[in-house]
Amino acid sequence: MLTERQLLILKAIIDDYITHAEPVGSRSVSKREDIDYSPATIRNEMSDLEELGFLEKPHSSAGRIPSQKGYRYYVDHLLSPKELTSREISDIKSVFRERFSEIEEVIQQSAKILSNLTSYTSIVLGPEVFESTLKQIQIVPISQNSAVAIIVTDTGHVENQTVSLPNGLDVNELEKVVNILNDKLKGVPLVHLRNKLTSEIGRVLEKYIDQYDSVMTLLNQTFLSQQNEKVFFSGKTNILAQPEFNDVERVKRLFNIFEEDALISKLIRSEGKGMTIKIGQENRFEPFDDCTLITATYSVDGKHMGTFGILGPTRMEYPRVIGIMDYLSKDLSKLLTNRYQK
Amino acid sequence: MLTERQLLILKAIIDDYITHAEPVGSRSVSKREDIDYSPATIRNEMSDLEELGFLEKPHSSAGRIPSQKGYRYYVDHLLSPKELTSREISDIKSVFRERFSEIEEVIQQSAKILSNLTSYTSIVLGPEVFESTLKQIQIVPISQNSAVAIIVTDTGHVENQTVSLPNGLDVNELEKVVNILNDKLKGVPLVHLRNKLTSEIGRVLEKYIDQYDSVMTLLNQTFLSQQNEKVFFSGKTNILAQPEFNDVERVKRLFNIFEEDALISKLIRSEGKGMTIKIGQENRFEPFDDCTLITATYSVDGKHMGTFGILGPTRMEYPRVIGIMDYLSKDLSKLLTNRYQK
DNA sequence: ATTTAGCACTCGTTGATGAAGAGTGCTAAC
DNA sequence: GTTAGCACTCTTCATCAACGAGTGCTAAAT
Repeated sequence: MLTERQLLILKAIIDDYITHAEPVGSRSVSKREDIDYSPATIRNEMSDLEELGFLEKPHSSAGRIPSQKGYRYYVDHLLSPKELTSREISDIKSVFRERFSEIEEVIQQSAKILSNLTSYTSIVLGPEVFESTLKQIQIVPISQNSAVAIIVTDTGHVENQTVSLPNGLDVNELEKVVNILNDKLKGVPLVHLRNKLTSEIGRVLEKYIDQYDSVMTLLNQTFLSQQNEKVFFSGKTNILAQPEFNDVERVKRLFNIFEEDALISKLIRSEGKGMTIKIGQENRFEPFDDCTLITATYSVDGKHMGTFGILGPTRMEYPRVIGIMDYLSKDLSKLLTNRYQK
Repeated sequence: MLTERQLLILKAIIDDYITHAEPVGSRSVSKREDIDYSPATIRNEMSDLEELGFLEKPHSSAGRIPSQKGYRYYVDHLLSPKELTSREISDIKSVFRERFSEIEEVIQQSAKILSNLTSYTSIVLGPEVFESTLKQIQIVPISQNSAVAIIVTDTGHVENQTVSLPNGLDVNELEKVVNILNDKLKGVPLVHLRNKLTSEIGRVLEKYIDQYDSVMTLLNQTFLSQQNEKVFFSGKTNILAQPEFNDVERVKRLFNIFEEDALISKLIRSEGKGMTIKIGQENRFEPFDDCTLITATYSVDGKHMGTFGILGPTRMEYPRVIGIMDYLSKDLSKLLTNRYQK
């Protein structure tokens, strides 16, 4: 295990590197107020810490920088989340005080404030629809042969989809269908809609509806509904201010990834509740090898709803960011619960 | 006016610079097959063209590059749109052959194909809602005190908005309101909804509805509907492949602008129909001083619906891009008209 | 009157060289 | 166990010269 002094020095180095982004030398460590050893002593300890894998050298005559293992240790044992300043708290509050017309808007605003406060890039996944249940379904004919199908969930989420209408379908017939659907499907989780359609509703419709086959095709179209969550970014360019991204090639690679919503969604989606911190290669995704991704979740009424994350360099202001993420996670959940609880 | 030979040389230089992105020297011009003069002659002409403002020199011992005026002349007089290759046409066709569930999806796909074909960044404005008319309005209660208001337009566009319900509003009452609205407002252009509400509907509601005041507040909320068009990007990073963006500062500035949807929307929105080409400072927007923005429009049934654009360096492959934009504009309009005509 | 060959000149690019500075690692002294 | 001292390493930065691409001008050729 590490000695008390090693811990002190490791923390000092990481803190310093996090703020200055430059390799830390023995002299500057020994000059810190809380450290009372000569550069030579520090050098010896640094050498040991390097051997243990917590530090590394960019080249032989530079100072040390934290290794991935170093950051991991720092996050797990050394750091304590920083309390938010009253300014930060009031920033968050003031954003949430605005009126929002849609749940997605709240999500987007959260992403924005997160990126503003942290100066990194924030990524927020829209509410995961599949846990919500059907509130109402509506089919509005638009033209001779097309209609818009609208699905409203209990969380106020609205999905809509243009579908093509079977030739010569009677409007009254359509209305009957919609009524039956609303009757039978209210309260059913969205994921089960298709199952339910084939297993139960099919038989009922058969009895009442003339154009059974074409209506079923129509409904299948409707419920094929793409389950893809929306991905919201904010502060994409924030991360460019970090010196580690002073290279166009790097920027290009990163921004290319930003355009792949499905990929991002998969990377961000956290396994469970609470906060996840993935440092460098822990992301198991090569372009993020020198990024840290911190994710947290938000919920409504204790029910998991979605995930939001912060992407920055591994050299991230962990204490502050973790503090903010924690606060925002709770605050956002509170806001949403207030709004959408049953 | 320019002599025949000057035109030939100007075109040669611009063509060369567009493809190679490097100042063009007299020797390389004179080596072209269609030009049969010695470097010295070319040099004299180049000197004249520079004096006339069509060319400029990065520094005294480099070749010439086109000036903004040069590009403008090229676009107006020298260039002929390039026919699409059969490969390009089939690419477009194959994308449009897919099934789309929403009009927005078609728009997004168009943006994607546009950026893919051109290797620049494409920007597409979603359909301009305010010209469409109301097809149906729906208010679905979600919880004790909130509901989702849904507006469907004749073009199949769906807008939804969470509104807070007045305390103790009766569900039947609400239904009555919705029925009246649908009765009175069907076919009214979205822009006029609010007017109509205060001018006519108010009086009608007063007669039938108990909680007149609170219902009016609710409806006002609903129709406050943000008219902001959606902005879709595709291939944001394409433009980074251009050598003129080999500088992180530049990239940062550009991508910052990309995050400002409202700004982009204002820049892109074209004044009228047809194609607009804005070269460099013609954009009247400093960060675009060395970009060219080409916009075209799409329509349904001849009615203007929206705008799409391509952003690239002033050194843009004009003939090809113009050809593609023209084709896509027509094809997209045809597709949408097929789908949403009355 | 054009066109072109020839040549001096300009200016950015590249690569080599060396001094400066930051930091290490080792040894020996405290 | 701690620290002072010092040689050594490696990057950074500025300087300098050689190189080459390209121009502009003059004078000769067509």
